[in-house]
Amino acid sequence: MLYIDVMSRTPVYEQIIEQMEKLISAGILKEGEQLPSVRALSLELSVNPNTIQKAYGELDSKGIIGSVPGRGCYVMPGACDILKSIAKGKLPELQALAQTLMAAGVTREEIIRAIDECTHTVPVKEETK
Amino acid sequence: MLYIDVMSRTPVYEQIIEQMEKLISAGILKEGEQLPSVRALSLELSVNPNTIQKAYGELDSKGIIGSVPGRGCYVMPGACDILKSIAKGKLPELQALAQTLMAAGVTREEIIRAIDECTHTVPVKEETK
DNA sequence: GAAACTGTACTAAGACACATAGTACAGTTA
DNA sequence: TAACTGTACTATGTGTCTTAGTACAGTTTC
Repeated sequence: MLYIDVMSRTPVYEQIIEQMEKLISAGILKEGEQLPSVRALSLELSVNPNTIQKAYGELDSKGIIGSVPGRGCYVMPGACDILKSIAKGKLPELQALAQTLMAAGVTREEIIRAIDECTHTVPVKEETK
Repeated sequence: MLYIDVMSRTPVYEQIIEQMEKLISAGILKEGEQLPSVRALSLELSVNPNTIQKAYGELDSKGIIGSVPGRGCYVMPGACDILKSIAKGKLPELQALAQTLMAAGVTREEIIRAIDECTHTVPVKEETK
Protein backbone atom coordinates (compact mmCIF):
# COMPACT_ATOMS: atom_id res chain seq x y z
CA MET A 1 0.00 0.00 0.00
CA LEU A 2 2.82 2.40 0.88
CA TYR A 3 6.41 2.45 -0.24
CA ILE A 4 9.26 3.97 1.75
CA ASP A 5 12.55 5.05 0.25
CA VAL A 6 14.99 5.07 3.12
CA MET A 7 17.68 6.61 0.92
CA SER A 8 15.53 9.62 0.10
CA ARG A 9 16.33 13.03 1.52
CA THR A 10 12.68 13.52 2.45
CA PRO A 11 12.01 12.11 5.93
CA VAL A 12 10.11 8.86 6.23
CA TYR A 13 7.25 10.48 8.11
CA GLU A 14 6.80 12.98 5.28
CA GLN A 15 6.77 10.22 2.70
CA ILE A 16 3.98 8.57 4.65
CA ILE A 17 2.03 11.82 4.83
CA GLU A 18 2.37 12.46 1.10
CA GLN A 19 1.31 8.96 0.14
CA MET A 20 -1.62 8.90 2.53
CA GLU A 21 -2.81 12.19 1.11
CA LYS A 22 -2.55 10.84 -2.41
CA LEU A 23 -4.52 7.74 -1.50
CA ILE A 24 -7.24 9.89 0.01
CA SER A 25 -7.33 12.32 -2.89
CA ALA A 26 -7.55 9.41 -5.30
CA GLY A 27 -10.44 7.92 -3.39
CA ILE A 28 -8.55 4.73 -2.62
CA LEU A 29 -8.87 5.63 1.04
CA LYS A 30 -12.43 6.86 1.36
CA GLU A 31 -13.74 9.40 3.84
CA GLY A 32 -14.79 7.65 7.03
CA GLU A 33 -12.57 4.68 6.31
CA GLN A 34 -10.21 3.39 8.99
CA LEU A 35 -6.47 3.65 8.52
CA PRO A 36 -4.08 0.87 9.46
CA SER A 37 -3.10 1.10 13.11
CA VAL A 38 0.14 2.74 14.15
CA ARG A 39 1.66 -0.58 15.16
CA ALA A 40 0.40 -2.52 12.15
CA LEU A 41 1.73 0.04 9.67
CA SER A 42 5.05 0.23 11.49
CA LEU A 43 5.43 -3.51 11.04
CA GLU A 44 4.35 -3.40 7.40
CA LEU A 45 6.80 -0.64 6.53
CA SER A 46 9.53 -1.77 8.92
CA VAL A 47 9.75 1.61 10.57
CA ASN A 48 9.40 2.66 14.16
CA PRO A 49 5.89 3.18 15.59
CA ASN A 50 6.93 6.67 16.65
CA THR A 51 7.56 7.57 13.01
CA ILE A 52 4.05 6.46 12.06
CA GLN A 53 2.65 8.36 15.00
CA LYS A 54 4.40 11.51 13.84
CA ALA A 55 2.88 11.17 10.38
CA TYR A 56 -0.59 10.45 11.75
CA GLY A 57 -0.26 13.33 14.17
CA GLU A 58 0.40 15.79 11.37
CA LEU A 59 -2.46 14.44 9.27
CA ASP A 60 -4.63 14.81 12.35
CA SER A 61 -3.62 18.40 12.99
CA LYS A 62 -4.40 19.20 9.35
CA GLY A 63 -7.90 17.84 9.85
CA ILE A 64 -7.41 15.15 7.23
CA ILE A 65 -7.72 12.24 9.62
CA GLY A 66 -9.22 11.93 13.07
CA SER A 67 -7.71 9.92 15.90
CA VAL A 68 -9.87 8.15 18.46
CA PRO A 69 -7.85 6.67 21.32
CA GLY A 70 -8.75 3.06 21.75
CA ARG A 71 -10.49 2.86 18.39
CA GLY A 72 -8.19 3.97 15.64
CA CYS A 73 -7.62 6.63 13.00
CA TYR A 74 -10.17 7.50 10.36
CA VAL A 75 -10.27 9.62 7.25
CA MET A 76 -12.26 12.73 8.14
CA PRO A 77 -15.31 13.77 6.17
CA GLY A 78 -14.29 16.68 3.97
CA ALA A 79 -10.69 15.51 3.80
CA CYS A 80 -10.66 15.82 0.01
CA ASP A 81 -11.74 19.45 0.18
CA ILE A 82 -9.00 20.23 2.66
CA LEU A 83 -6.46 18.48 0.46
CA LYS A 84 -7.51 20.48 -2.56
CA SER A 85 -7.14 23.78 -0.74
CA ILE A 86 -3.76 22.69 0.56
CA ALA A 87 -2.78 21.78 -2.99
CA LYS A 88 -3.72 25.22 -4.23
CA GLY A 89 -1.44 26.62 -1.59
CA LYS A 90 1.41 24.77 -3.23
CA LEU A 91 1.04 26.62 -6.51
CA PRO A 92 3.76 29.15 -5.53
CA GLU A 93 6.16 26.25 -5.16
CA LEU A 94 5.39 25.14 -8.69
CA GLN A 95 5.71 28.70 -9.88
CA ALA A 96 9.16 29.01 -8.33
CA LEU A 97 10.28 25.83 -10.06
CA ALA A 98 8.89 26.97 -13.40
CA GLN A 99 10.65 30.29 -12.99
CA THR A 100 13.94 28.57 -12.30
CA LEU A 101 13.60 26.41 -15.38
CA MET A 102 12.66 29.31 -17.64
CA ALA A 103 15.46 31.45 -16.25
CA ALA A 104 17.82 28.67 -17.29
CA GLY A 105 16.43 28.66 -20.82
CA VAL A 106 13.68 26.04 -20.78
CA THR A 107 10.75 27.31 -22.80
CA ARG A 108 7.14 27.66 -21.69
CA GLU A 109 6.12 25.10 -24.30
CA GLU A 110 8.62 22.53 -23.05
CA ILE A 111 7.23 22.94 -19.55
CA ILE A 112 3.59 22.64 -20.59
CA ARG A 113 4.35 19.65 -22.78
CA ALA A 114 6.05 17.96 -19.84
CA ILE A 115 3.02 18.58 -17.65
CA ASP A 116 0.62 17.26 -20.25
CA GLU A 117 2.77 14.19 -20.82
CA CYS A 118 2.68 13.09 -17.22
CA THR A 119 -0.89 14.04 -16.41
CA HIS A 120 -2.55 12.45 -19.42
CA THR A 121 -1.66 8.97 -18.33
CA VAL A 122 -2.69 9.20 -14.71
CA PRO A 123 -5.71 6.96 -14.12
CA VAL A 124 -7.25 8.59 -11.08
CA LYS A 125 -10.80 8.87 -12.40
CA GLU A 126 -11.80 6.18 -14.86
CA GLU A 127 -11.20 3.15 -12.73
CA THR A 128 -13.91 0.63 -13.55
CA LYS A 129 -12.59 -2.85 -13.65
CA MET B 1 23.98 40.43 -4.35
CA LEU B 2 22.89 37.29 -2.52
CA TYR B 3 20.32 36.76 0.18
CA ILE B 4 20.45 34.02 2.78
CA ASP B 5 17.43 32.81 4.71
CA VAL B 6 18.83 31.16 7.81
CA MET B 7 15.38 29.93 8.79
CA SER B 8 14.92 28.01 5.56
CA ARG B 9 15.03 24.24 5.49
CA THR B 10 17.35 24.33 2.49
CA PRO B 11 20.98 24.52 3.60
CA VAL B 12 22.83 27.81 3.23
CA TYR B 13 25.34 26.35 0.78
CA GLU B 14 22.48 25.22 -1.46
CA GLN B 15 20.89 28.64 -1.35
CA ILE B 16 24.19 30.10 -2.51
CA ILE B 17 24.45 27.56 -5.32
CA GLU B 18 20.91 28.25 -6.52
CA GLN B 19 21.33 32.00 -6.49
CA MET B 20 24.72 31.91 -8.21
CA GLU B 21 23.24 29.73 -10.92
CA LYS B 22 20.37 32.16 -11.39
CA LEU B 23 22.75 35.10 -11.64
CA ILE B 24 24.75 33.25 -14.28
CA SER B 25 21.68 32.13 -16.23
CA ALA B 26 20.37 35.68 -16.17
CA GLY B 27 23.66 37.02 -17.50
CA ILE B 28 24.25 39.17 -14.43
CA LEU B 29 27.36 37.11 -13.80
CA LYS B 30 28.91 36.71 -17.24
CA GLU B 31 31.02 33.83 -18.45
CA GLY B 32 34.66 34.53 -17.65
CA GLU B 33 33.78 36.92 -14.89
CA GLN B 34 35.37 36.55 -11.48
CA LEU B 35 33.26 35.61 -8.47
CA PRO B 36 33.68 37.20 -5.05
CA SER B 37 36.39 35.43 -3.05
CA VAL B 38 35.51 32.81 -0.49
CA ARG B 39 36.49 35.07 2.37
CA ALA B 40 34.88 38.20 0.98
CA LEU B 41 31.55 36.48 0.37
CA SER B 42 31.64 34.85 3.77
CA LEU B 43 31.96 38.28 5.35
CA GLU B 44 29.25 39.76 3.14
CA LEU B 45 26.77 37.01 3.96
CA SER B 46 27.91 36.49 7.56
CA VAL B 47 28.46 32.79 7.04
CA ASN B 48 31.51 30.63 7.55
CA PRO B 49 34.14 30.51 4.78
CA ASN B 50 33.77 26.73 4.79
CA THR B 51 30.15 27.11 3.78
CA ILE B 52 31.09 29.27 0.82
CA GLN B 53 33.82 26.83 -0.11
CA LYS B 54 31.32 24.01 -0.11
CA ALA B 55 29.05 25.93 -2.47
CA TYR B 56 31.92 26.90 -4.76
CA GLY B 57 33.22 23.35 -4.71
CA GLU B 58 29.93 22.00 -5.99
CA LEU B 59 29.66 24.65 -8.67
CA ASP B 60 33.20 23.73 -9.67
CA SER B 61 32.47 20.01 -9.88
CA LYS B 62 29.45 20.79 -12.08
CA GLY B 63 31.73 22.67 -14.45
CA ILE B 64 29.87 25.93 -13.92
CA ILE B 65 32.76 27.76 -12.34
CA GLY B 66 36.49 27.17 -12.37
CA SER B 67 38.79 27.59 -9.38
CA VAL B 68 42.37 28.79 -9.75
CA PRO B 69 44.32 28.61 -6.50
CA GLY B 70 45.90 31.95 -5.77
CA ARG B 71 43.81 33.77 -8.34
CA GLY B 72 40.13 33.19 -7.71
CA CYS B 73 36.96 31.58 -9.07
CA TYR B 74 35.59 32.36 -12.49
CA VAL B 75 32.42 31.57 -14.39
CA MET B 76 33.34 28.93 -16.94
CA PRO B 77 32.70 29.44 -20.64
CA GLY B 78 29.67 27.34 -21.54
CA ALA B 79 28.22 27.64 -18.05
CA CYS B 80 24.84 28.70 -19.40
CA ASP B 81 24.61 25.64 -21.62
CA ILE B 82 25.38 23.38 -18.68
CA LEU B 83 22.78 25.15 -16.58
CA LYS B 84 20.14 24.70 -19.24
CA SER B 85 20.77 20.99 -19.54
CA ILE B 86 20.68 20.68 -15.75
CA ALA B 87 17.38 22.57 -15.76
CA LYS B 88 15.90 20.15 -18.26
CA GLY B 89 16.83 17.38 -15.90
CA LYS B 90 14.60 18.99 -13.33
CA LEU B 91 11.48 18.61 -15.44
CA PRO B 92 10.50 15.34 -13.70
CA GLU B 93 10.45 17.24 -10.43
CA LEU B 94 8.01 19.72 -11.88
CA GLN B 95 5.98 16.88 -13.34
CA ALA B 96 5.74 15.23 -9.94
CA LEU B 97 4.50 18.43 -8.38
CA ALA B 98 1.95 18.95 -11.14
CA GLN B 99 0.76 15.40 -10.71
CA THR B 100 0.31 15.90 -6.99
CA LEU B 101 -1.69 19.07 -7.52
CA MET B 102 -3.92 17.53 -10.18
CA ALA B 103 -4.47 14.44 -8.08
CA ALA B 104 -5.75 16.74 -5.35
CA GLY B 105 -8.17 18.38 -7.74
CA VAL B 106 -6.31 21.38 -9.14
CA THR B 107 -7.09 21.67 -12.84
CA ARG B 108 -4.63 21.81 -15.72
CA GLU B 109 -5.83 25.32 -16.52
CA GLU B 110 -5.22 26.58 -13.00
CA ILE B 111 -1.68 25.25 -13.16
CA ILE B 112 -0.90 26.77 -16.54
CA ARG B 113 -2.42 30.08 -15.53
CA ALA B 114 -0.21 30.12 -12.42
CA ILE B 115 2.86 29.47 -14.53
CA ASP B 116 1.99 32.20 -17.00
CA GLU B 117 1.28 34.64 -14.21
CA CYS B 118 4.65 34.34 -12.60
CA THR B 119 6.75 34.10 -15.72
CA HIS B 120 5.23 37.05 -17.52
CA THR B 121 5.64 39.63 -14.81
CA VAL B 122 8.71 38.62 -12.85
CA PRO B 123 12.14 39.30 -14.34
CA VAL B 124 14.83 37.39 -12.51
CA LYS B 125 14.04 38.03 -8.90
CA GLU B 126 13.27 35.33 -6.45
CA GLU B 127 10.09 35.29 -4.44
CA THR B 128 9.97 33.11 -1.34
CA LYS B 129 6.58 32.63 0.20
C1' DG C 1 61.53 39.66 -1.01
C1' DA C 2 57.43 40.97 1.73
C1' DA C 3 52.71 41.64 2.26
C1' DA C 4 48.21 40.72 1.03
C1' DC C 5 45.48 38.41 -1.36
C1' DT C 6 43.64 33.80 -3.59
C1' DG C 7 41.86 28.66 -3.16
C1' DT C 8 42.30 24.40 -0.53
C1' DA C 9 42.58 20.93 3.19
C1' DC C 10 42.28 19.53 7.50
C1' DT C 11 40.35 18.64 12.60
C1' DA C 12 37.13 19.65 16.24
C1' DA C 13 32.92 20.93 18.05
C1' DG C 14 28.04 22.20 18.43
C1' DA C 15 23.19 22.25 16.85
C1' DC C 16 19.55 20.12 14.93
C1' DA C 17 16.33 16.84 12.73
C1' DC C 18 15.30 12.18 12.07
C1' DA C 19 14.75 7.68 13.55
C1' DT C 20 14.99 3.88 16.75
C1' DA C 21 14.21 1.61 21.25
C1' DG C 22 11.82 0.91 25.25
C1' DT C 23 8.33 1.75 28.59
C1' DA C 24 4.02 3.21 30.27
C1' DC C 25 -0.84 4.64 30.46
C1' DA C 26 -5.73 5.11 29.18
C1' DG C 27 -9.57 3.98 26.24
C1' DT C 28 -12.16 0.45 23.23
C1' DT C 29 -13.54 -3.95 21.61
C1' DA C 30 -14.48 -8.88 21.59
C1' DT D 1 -9.93 -10.47 30.95
C1' DA D 2 -7.26 -10.20 26.79
C1' DA D 3 -6.06 -7.92 22.86
C1' DC D 4 -6.28 -4.31 20.53
C1' DT D 5 -6.29 1.12 19.86
C1' DG D 6 -3.87 5.97 20.30
C1' DT D 7 -0.77 8.72 23.11
C1' DA D 8 3.18 10.33 25.89
C1' DC D 9 7.60 10.21 27.52
C1' DT D 10 12.84 9.48 27.99
C1' DA D 11 17.05 7.98 26.10
C1' DT D 12 20.09 7.05 22.39
C1' DG D 13 22.30 6.91 17.88
C1' DT D 14 23.09 8.93 13.42
C1' DG D 15 23.80 12.06 9.80
C1' DT D 16 23.92 16.68 7.90
C1' DC D 17 24.82 21.38 8.33
C1' DT D 18 27.44 24.93 10.22
C1' DT D 19 30.91 27.25 12.74
C1' DA D 20 35.67 27.75 14.40
C1' DG D 21 40.38 27.51 13.98
C1' DT D 22 44.67 26.38 11.77
C1' DA D 23 47.63 25.50 8.07
C1' DC D 24 49.61 25.35 3.39
C1' DA D 25 50.51 26.63 -1.44
C1' DG D 26 49.94 29.70 -5.35
C1' DT D 27 49.35 34.62 -7.27
C1' DT D 28 49.53 39.49 -7.31
C1' DT D 29 51.29 43.88 -6.05
C1' DC D 30 54.52 46.94 -4.21
